[in-house]
Amino acid sequence: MPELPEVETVRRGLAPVMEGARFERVEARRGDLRWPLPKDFVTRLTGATVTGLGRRAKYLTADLSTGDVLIMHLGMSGSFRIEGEIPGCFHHDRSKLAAHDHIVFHMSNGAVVTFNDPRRFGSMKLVARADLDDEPQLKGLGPEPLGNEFDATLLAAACAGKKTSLKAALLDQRIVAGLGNIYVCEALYRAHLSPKRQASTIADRHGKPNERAVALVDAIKAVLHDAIKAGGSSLRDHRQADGSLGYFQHSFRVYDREGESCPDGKGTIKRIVQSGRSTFYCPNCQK
DNA sequence: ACCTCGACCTGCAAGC
DNA sequence: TGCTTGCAGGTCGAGG
Repeated sequence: MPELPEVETVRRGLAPVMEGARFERVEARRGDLRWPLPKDFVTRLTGATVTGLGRRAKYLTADLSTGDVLIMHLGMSGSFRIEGEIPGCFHHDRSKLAAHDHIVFHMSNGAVVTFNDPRRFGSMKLVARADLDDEPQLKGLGPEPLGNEFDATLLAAACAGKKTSLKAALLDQRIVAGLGNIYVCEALYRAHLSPKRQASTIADRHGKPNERAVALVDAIKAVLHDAIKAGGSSLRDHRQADGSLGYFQHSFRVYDREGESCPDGKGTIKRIVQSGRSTFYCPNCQK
């Protein structure tokens, strides 16, 4: 369940039970996620206290008292489940393992945090805080779309000269980091821009933003804010860490709505395939 | 340096 | 019912 709003929702769910708590016991039931877990994963984590839980693009980062940072990615199907004796959370005598429960954190406050990932495209990695800037997964990431520095000037500069489609450009984590297939479709719809439009056309020939770039940045920020407010999107009944469902999927205007009529136009929503992935858009109002 | 494509995995829904 | 096919919110490395 993982684009930026879902990952941010997970972060907010995990922070109250993980921040300030210590990894008392760590179970790595399967080490073959997207990349194999390092051999010292369990020993290096055990005993460490989480000093802060952050997010960079679609990555969760747990700052540890040991000087390490735990970097986690949910891939396509990863999720966390919180159980245990935590005030304000569901109480269970003990955590019951389910299929695809790969990693279990037993925290010092009684919380049991379980990482489940059927497809195993998710990953976990431990790196020394000092080496974080060299981390290949994080190094190439573009700006955070909700950050103040992300604006039309920045996006236009990144898209200037790009012959690829706007859809592909926005999915490129080096241009802006955190959007995925759903929110790119939704942002383009809100900005009235065709996903097939050449990316360079949001900039003039000097790389300066035009009105399309301004509309697109506004649309990206708005859709992400709206989705976070709704607790993200819950496709296929995916749950948030506290067991609740996000409900932004009910607010999709085009995603997965092929054949339906456009919410504020006369058109019909169409599905096309761009670089191997479904794009949903309204040919009538997205130009 | 670009860009597209296949690969990585499992599960589910639709079609025959 | 059971099989096959295609599709799924992501990334990465190979190849053109």
